[in-house]
Amino acid sequence: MIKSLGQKEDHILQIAMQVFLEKGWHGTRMQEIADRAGINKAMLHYYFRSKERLYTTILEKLFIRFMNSLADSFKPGQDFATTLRTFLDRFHDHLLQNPNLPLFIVRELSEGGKIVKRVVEQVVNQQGLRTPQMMINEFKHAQKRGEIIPIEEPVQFLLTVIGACVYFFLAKPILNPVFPEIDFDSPQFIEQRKKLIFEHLYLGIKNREKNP
Amino acid sequence: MIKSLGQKEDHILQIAMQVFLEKGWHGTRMQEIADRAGINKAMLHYYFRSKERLYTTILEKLFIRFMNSLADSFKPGQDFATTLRTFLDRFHDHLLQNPNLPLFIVRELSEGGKIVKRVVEQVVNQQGLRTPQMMINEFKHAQKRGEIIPIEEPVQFLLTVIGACVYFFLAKPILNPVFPEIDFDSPQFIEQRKKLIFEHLYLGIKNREKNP
DNA sequence: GTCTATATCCTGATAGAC
DNA sequence: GTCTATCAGGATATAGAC
Repeated sequence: MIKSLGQKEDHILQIAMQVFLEKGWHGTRMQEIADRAGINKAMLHYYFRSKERLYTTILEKLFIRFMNSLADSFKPGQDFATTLRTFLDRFHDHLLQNPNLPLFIVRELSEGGKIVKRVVEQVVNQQGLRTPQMMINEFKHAQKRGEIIPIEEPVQFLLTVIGACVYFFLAKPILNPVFPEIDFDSPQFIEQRKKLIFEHLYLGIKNREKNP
Repeated sequence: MIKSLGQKEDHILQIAMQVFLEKGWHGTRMQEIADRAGINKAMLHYYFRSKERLYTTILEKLFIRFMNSLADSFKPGQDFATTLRTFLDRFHDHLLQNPNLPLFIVRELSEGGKIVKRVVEQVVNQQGLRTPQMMINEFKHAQKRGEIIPIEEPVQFLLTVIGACVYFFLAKPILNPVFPEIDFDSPQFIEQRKKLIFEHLYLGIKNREKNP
């Protein structure tokens, strides 16, 4: 499925990616992609048969790119604290550069997610979708080394970490009316977020000195 | 805005809510609502002027209902551990009974979220949207009492908690291909999830005995 | 490969008779 | 209040000339 594309196809794909990320599936008009790419609708259909094919191609690219950018977090011989910090760092930085990616993926899911499911299954089958499994493995090793306490189900922890990262980007549009005193777009907030997710999840919030 | 509705209006509203939750704004057809409600499109427009009015009404109902179901978690004189546990419990139970709610809201956001934003702002202005603020207050009190350690920014913790809760329901459709060995639909998994979110966030995962 | 013009379909909304 | 028939607009996709 991953074939090298001509220059022009690639250019269109970049444009289309931007539009889809901004407007989503339904919000995106083939006309707008054509306009922004400096061609017309007919050409768009000439290169990519249909809107769905175009969308699927883009989804696949975005997903794999994201997974790869996370995969760097895992380095052998690294303690789990560092791995977790790096993971949080990468995750937030990637989403900062692709702010609409979470909404984009989730919307797909909400519409039945047929395309996303197909892409995920395909990616899983192709490259084994190593990223989540790598995280789980790191987790088990850290447990054996005694760095962290035993956990019933590592997947639960992973879900919590990812949720903590993703939710902020999903909810950002409605956070301002709820907490008007906070500037959610400031780099400081994001840096604080990386730090505090780590601290809360790794160290907990309980005061162990006063309440043993 | 919240007025008592006739029997028929209410029935239509129930049906429309189901359809919107399933299909989202763009996916929903007025025709389908009419069909399922046993009336025709003209009547639908007769009762509710437009698709947008119908949608807004429903969104408002869903949002307020959810907030109220969470508000019960906060009881004066309760320690923060109990408050957090209750909150996690209520949150998961509500989403179990309304599995499409997270995807529904997020999809709205992903499509520009103009209506969601308006509804949130309206609800905030009307009843002050106490729920998030109550959580923040509980947090500050627990800090003063010494139950938990000082936190730079309580909102960050709240975002992490909510993210940990919501993400699971959002991602469920793609979790199976990634972790085929786990049954994400079992009640046990949800109960485990409530418990472990609490433990990880409240107590942390670091082994303090071996790594002081 | 490129473009114009158009086919085809679908949807929200309404007019108007009963 | 209820229904049928229809309008008006917008979207994807393609036919066909160059």
